[in-house]
Amino acid sequence: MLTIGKLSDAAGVKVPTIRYYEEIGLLPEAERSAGNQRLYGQKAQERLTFIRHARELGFPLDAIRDLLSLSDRPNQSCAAADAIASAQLAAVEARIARLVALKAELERMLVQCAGGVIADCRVIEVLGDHTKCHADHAHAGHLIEVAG
Amino acid sequence: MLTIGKLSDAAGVKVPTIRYYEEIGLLPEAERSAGNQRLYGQKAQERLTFIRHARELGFPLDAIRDLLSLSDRPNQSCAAADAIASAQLAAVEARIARLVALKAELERMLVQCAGGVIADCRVIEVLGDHTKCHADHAHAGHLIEVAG
DNA sequence: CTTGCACCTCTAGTTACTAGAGAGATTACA
DNA sequence: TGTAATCTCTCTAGTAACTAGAGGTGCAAG
Repeated sequence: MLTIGKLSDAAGVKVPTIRYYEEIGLLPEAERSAGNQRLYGQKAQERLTFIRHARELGFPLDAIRDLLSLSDRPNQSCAAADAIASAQLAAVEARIARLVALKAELERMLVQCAGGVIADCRVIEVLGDHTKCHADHAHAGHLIEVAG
Repeated sequence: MLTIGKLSDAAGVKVPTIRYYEEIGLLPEAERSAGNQRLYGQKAQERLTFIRHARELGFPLDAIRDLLSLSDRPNQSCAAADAIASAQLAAVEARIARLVALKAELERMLVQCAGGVIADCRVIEVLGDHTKCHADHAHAGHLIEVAG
């Protein structure tokens, strides 16, 4: 049986994060020692490793919750898991496209800002000038998250 | 003078977001009409457009705050703005690399998950199997944000 | 046996917003 | 001019996915 710190090292997930996962029900409530400390076995470690891998692949916790409940019923069709992963793939592709455009714009800004004074700085100008705006107003995005 | 809704349309930033930006000091406190409604002029619109573009390029609000304070003092060297943009470019490149690897992994999972049963599902298996773990434990990333 | 690290719970903070309630302001049309 | 529809106002609370800190207890090594 591992204490939370050992589990943390073994799975590569920080201690407070493990407690947080328990709190939101991603991990079951841990057994406790006589002194009220959490104790974990093999299964908990596997489940946590699963979660970490999925997080690293950018799956949101809700999707992970779904995947975990799927893996608890291994005789069903793979289709649901496939759908979750496909959705994730699409999201990742969209993010990549967005970031590549973004990179080009930043490079353009930097090339044109060659040691001048702020009044002439393209970094400031590109961001402020509406006529150089290529973005889609109507669908201006809100923020998403991604494993870094 | 624009009311907040017109400004929202003009700049492509939602009304509550504009109020939020005012609250956190990214936008100055707006003038008010006799009936206490916010009124905005050309300058506010430019500033908000600047903020939107910077957000779309992935700058966090803190960096935008810095950029704005730079653009408020236009006779200084461009170096600081350049540094912010450079840092941002490096971050973007790192995110792209990360996402491309991630995409490959997701595609691999999906190709191998061809309509079977969950017990054989690569999506589940890859996430759960530690031996297939390529990630760097020690530096397992926390989450960052990115304009979507 | 005591020192010191690991663990406990709890609250609050983070980022960048979004949603909703309940009330007042403005505008458009009849 | 009236009134209905649409803004706008403030305020609180919620979102994701944690992180940080306070104040207190357990446990293992020297």
